[in-house]
Amino acid sequence: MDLKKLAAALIPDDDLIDPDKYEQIYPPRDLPQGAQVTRLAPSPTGFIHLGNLFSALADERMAHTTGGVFYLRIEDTDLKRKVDGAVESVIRSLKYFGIRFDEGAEIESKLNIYGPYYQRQRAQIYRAYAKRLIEQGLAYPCFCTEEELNKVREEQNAQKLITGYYGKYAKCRNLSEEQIYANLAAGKPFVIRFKSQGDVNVKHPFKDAIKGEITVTENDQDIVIIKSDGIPTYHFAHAIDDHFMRTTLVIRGEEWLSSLPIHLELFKALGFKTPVYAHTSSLMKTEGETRRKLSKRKDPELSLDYYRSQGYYPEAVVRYLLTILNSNYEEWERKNPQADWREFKFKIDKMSRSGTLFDLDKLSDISKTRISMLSAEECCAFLKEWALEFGSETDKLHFRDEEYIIKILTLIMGIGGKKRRKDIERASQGVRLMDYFFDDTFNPQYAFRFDDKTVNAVLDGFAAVYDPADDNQTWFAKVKSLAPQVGFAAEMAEYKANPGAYKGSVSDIAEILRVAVTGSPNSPDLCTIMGILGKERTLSRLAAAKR
RNA sequence: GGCCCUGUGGUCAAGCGGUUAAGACGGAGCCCUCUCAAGGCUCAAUCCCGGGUUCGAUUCCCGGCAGGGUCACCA
Repeated sequence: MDLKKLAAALIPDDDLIDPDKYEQIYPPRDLPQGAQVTRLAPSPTGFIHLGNLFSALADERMAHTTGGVFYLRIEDTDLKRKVDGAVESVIRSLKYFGIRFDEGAEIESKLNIYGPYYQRQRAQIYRAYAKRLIEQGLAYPCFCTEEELNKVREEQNAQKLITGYYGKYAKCRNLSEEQIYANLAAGKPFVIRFKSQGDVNVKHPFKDAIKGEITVTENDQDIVIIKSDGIPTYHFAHAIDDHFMRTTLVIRGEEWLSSLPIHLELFKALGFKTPVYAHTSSLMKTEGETRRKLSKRKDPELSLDYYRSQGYYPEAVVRYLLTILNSNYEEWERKNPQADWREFKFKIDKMSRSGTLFDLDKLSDISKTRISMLSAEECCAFLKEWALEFGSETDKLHFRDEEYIIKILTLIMGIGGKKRRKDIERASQGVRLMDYFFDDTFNPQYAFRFDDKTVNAVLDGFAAVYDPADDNQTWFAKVKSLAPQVGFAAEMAEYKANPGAYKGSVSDIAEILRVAVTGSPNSPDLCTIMGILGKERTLSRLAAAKR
């Protein structure tokens, strides 16, 4: 069979160039020794999730700690996945978490000589190589319809055979010249399949940068490389793009491990050197008794927007991811609590090989620790940004008076005290913590544990002596002085020594006041709260709480 | 089902032939204390199972078992 003629009939494009020319068009990158070129290659659905951030972080770290390049490529070979504005959304989401690209789709950069970075715009490159594979007898046209393929698959399933297009099931593999041209003349749609030379009984050892030594079974599937619309499949595009964009390290989820044999064979057939592969373990979640990979349909916490709308501190999300990305990160962070996470020496071989259960508790802990390290001004800015996007109209109004918010935050965060408080775990909850400082969101649930007479006596008694000019000690002395009037113990020690002799203690008096002023039995320092509220408001709350 | 990956407390995990098997989150308790939070201290809790190899296996080998992933003209 005249393969050159076949190739020309199958891929008649007249805008193709000699594939070897691409080696000059996309020359090896001029980078220092050991520099890694990594990439994030999402499909343009615009849905960027925690798993993407997870691997993007590894990519970004590997590139930027080695003096390499991290770029963005859009895998838009499947039109069904395209969503408008998706690329901008990916860039924005990642930027929110402090990840930036050096190069790629929609990125301003003088490095953009390895583009275009949208696969649809690279059709000629793929087609030039597909054409060459046909000429070399390593690819062929397949005219099988979807129905035919489904039927074969069912038969294979019924007989418990391996499904797919291989061996004797690769019907179009050995079509005669006449049959091919007849099909072509009849205008039958076709795909280009790779003619696999592999044997599933042969296994090779392979070194994965994360998994270590693994075994790879040879591929024997004649996979589709060019779809009937002329666009390549992922596998084919991956081999060509990562070669010509000079990727040195492919970091991807371990769900790709099963197609590694295909990729290895493709690189070999194309005459390309394979990049180093690093397959990351998946982020899991428990469901009943078992665990499973986080899924985009079932798990809202997979979406990055979830963390933004909940107001987790973005850097905390990164730091949490880093703890599961590199097992020695936490130790480093303990030693360098103030250091920028970028100073951590990230190592790919320190990545976990087993699937990690996503731990929201741990994230919350990291988030509140990070937030507690902010100044009141920084915290205010963070909360304000959240409120303006996700808060209620009242929340937005509250943030107009930043000075007041900062006063509140200084208290809530325990700034100036011996120990910082860690009350704010995420913005959505932190903003609610301030509700009682505003009359329009003050919504007391007066749950007093004492009889009305006692409550009223405490409320009136304190109102009569309250002076905003008092310092903390004087303030507390006044609270204590109320004790005898209601039959409570003024000193905790006394109360503990003889609880039966009293109806309550100073702490109970404080509780009554606290419930009246804040609506809750728990709060930071009451004296300071009263000071922030001011005398008038304090007194009116005291009065309003009377039974 | 085939192929591949993984298996240390509830969770994330150190560990690389001999350890009292780190640490963190979570849990319990105590202290501190006007409550809460924070902080300090303490406690409970782990090497999937069975065979080897070895003086000695969590660690090495084999076999099970369990969990996960994947088997498209989707990436």
